[in-house]
Amino acid sequence: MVKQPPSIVHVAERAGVSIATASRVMSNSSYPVSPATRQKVLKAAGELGYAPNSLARSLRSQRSKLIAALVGDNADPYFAEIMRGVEEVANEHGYLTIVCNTDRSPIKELNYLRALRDYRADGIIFAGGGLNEPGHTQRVEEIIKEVTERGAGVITLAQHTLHVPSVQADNFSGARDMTARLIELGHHRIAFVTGPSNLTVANVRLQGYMTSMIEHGLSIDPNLIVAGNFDLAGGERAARSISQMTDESRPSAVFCANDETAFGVMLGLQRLGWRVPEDISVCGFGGLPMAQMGLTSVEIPLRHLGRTGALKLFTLLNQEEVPMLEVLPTTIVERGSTASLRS
Amino acid sequence: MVKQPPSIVHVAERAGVSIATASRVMSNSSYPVSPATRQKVLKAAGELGYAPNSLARSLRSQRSKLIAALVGDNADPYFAEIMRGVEEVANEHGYLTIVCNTDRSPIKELNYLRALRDYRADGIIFAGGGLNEPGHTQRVEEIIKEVTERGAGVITLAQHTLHVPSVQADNFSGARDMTARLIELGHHRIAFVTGPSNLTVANVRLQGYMTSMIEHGLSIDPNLIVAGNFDLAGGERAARSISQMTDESRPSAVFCANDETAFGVMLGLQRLGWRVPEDISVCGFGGLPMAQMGLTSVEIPLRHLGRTGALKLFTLLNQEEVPMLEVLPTTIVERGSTASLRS
DNA sequence: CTGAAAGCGCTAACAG
DNA sequence: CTGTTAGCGCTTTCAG
Repeated sequence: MVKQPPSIVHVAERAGVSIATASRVMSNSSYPVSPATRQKVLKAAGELGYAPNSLARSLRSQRSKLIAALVGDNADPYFAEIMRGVEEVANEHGYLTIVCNTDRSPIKELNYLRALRDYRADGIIFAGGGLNEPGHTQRVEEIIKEVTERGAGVITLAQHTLHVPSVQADNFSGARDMTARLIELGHHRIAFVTGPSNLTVANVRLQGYMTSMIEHGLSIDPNLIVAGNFDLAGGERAARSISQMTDESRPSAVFCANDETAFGVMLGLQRLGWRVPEDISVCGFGGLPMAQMGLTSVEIPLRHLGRTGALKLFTLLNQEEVPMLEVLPTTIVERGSTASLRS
Repeated sequence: MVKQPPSIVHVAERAGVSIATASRVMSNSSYPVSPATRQKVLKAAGELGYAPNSLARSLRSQRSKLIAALVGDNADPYFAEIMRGVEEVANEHGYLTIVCNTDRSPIKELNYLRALRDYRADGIIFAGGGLNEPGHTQRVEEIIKEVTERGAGVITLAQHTLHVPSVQADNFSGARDMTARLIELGHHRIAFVTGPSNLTVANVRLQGYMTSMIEHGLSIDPNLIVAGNFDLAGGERAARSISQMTDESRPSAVFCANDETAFGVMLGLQRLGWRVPEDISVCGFGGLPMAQMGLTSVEIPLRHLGRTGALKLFTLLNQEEVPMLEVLPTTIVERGSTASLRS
């Protein structure tokens, strides 16, 4: 019933050469093989439909040619875009990429990490920030230690408690610049809709906002710091609470910790009868493709972030030195959702 | 520099037993091992921080404990939700899931398929429909043949040209029922915004719509079949073209081939000054989580679809018989975006 | 109940 | 240039 696929032994036999020779041509070894024999082997392999068993190859060579990325949420276009960049580079290097969806659950993250360790993944990319849970970080670090000791590479693409090389978007400056731009447009009462409080990126963006406010001599009104959750629903809730403010206390602009929240705010606001940007300006952070539909946002070069990270990983695997931190600049892109304030 | 992790040999030595015995306890073999020795081995393994090398294990046992799902677009919440279901079941069975993002490109799909074949994936799930490209289907079938011959399982979660077991949502009935419901609400001029013409699901939904129209004695107006693309932008374009119709020709309801399109239509329509559902009803297909924000839609039990598919795959791997086709019912969920027509 | 040994498919010394 | 052979780490007969 189960027909075994041909192994290199069969190829060697059919070509009338030794398995060593067959292996040398199939693995593109730099070892010299005469053009004639090479052809014989290639022919035999072709006829047999031979494909090297990656498992055996990896076991022998101690390199699985497998890298993995841990993402908080597969469905989040933010991660999806990063992954595009990672996969591009991985493919160029002949690597297979595994995307591991942790759902931001420490247990899942650990399970994946262990599986990756056991499958001897050559590289691990933490695409999101770290999960702050008591004891969790330590367990993660333990596994990281194991895998790096045996030669694997590990990097992060966000603020992380792990002591591994990292490439990150400049979230702080991005948020500061965007805030400054809103102020330049005449806005003084600017609300900030936060992300999950345990996410470092979200907090850094908040810091950027607050810093800019202070820099411009504006006070930080706690009522204008509204809770969001990096998702549509959170944005909608924020919209509701903003619309219920008194005319004097209501902000003229809402800066959201990420684009999805901004869309939630826009949808909510519009549903409640407000017009964007005529009545109120809204902007986000992240540069999701969807933002092109008219959302002013701080763009993170997501694809590039993924590429840069993967590149860093491969230099690491090459035993070369890499800087511990690399920061990618963000860009403010103004689309229809913000306007200058004319009172 | 590179410190090798402990192998089963080390465990055996430290426990003072043979590798065979060590293996038997580490692999939870049904083979009898005295409780005393078992403890010794477990203790040694614990102290060493031993973890079995999955590569070696897979090579030896001819089972990689790896399954993979090919999805058209990682970022699409549709696939993301299906994957949740798949992963749940896979984890329960101790399997690792690889999500392969084909970007709907035949070349990428083939590359992944080959990689999966070479890594000896035990199962492959085609989460989306087939890519109709000349020659492509045949190449895919060739690989499918290779992997099934060596004992792997393959299934699809959508209409597909492949002759493998499949579990699918009842797209036809869903579309037919939704259309019937719109008619019941008093709508007669109902537009349908299509999906990509080469996607079978999209066409099946269109068929359902047309069937229902005919069943209710309504004519099918080609002008009311508007081109969409399963994405926001396509929906927006459709909204524009619908809003430009004359008052008599304009539909009172728009049924979109998927939820994203419906959101695009809503956004576009609202931006052009129309109110949903007061001026025009809009509904979608797919049951994305985001639809809960107020979109009437035909819900597909996505998570359940993933679970059912994975379950089917594992029964297949167990050498048990499985039905070739399983159809999951869809449900109409009415939210705020549709209303009965009062003229 | 325990151990010795073969071998999964491949690569890389080492010898010719 | 080609071939022989020893493992990578594990499971699984086959003997005790």
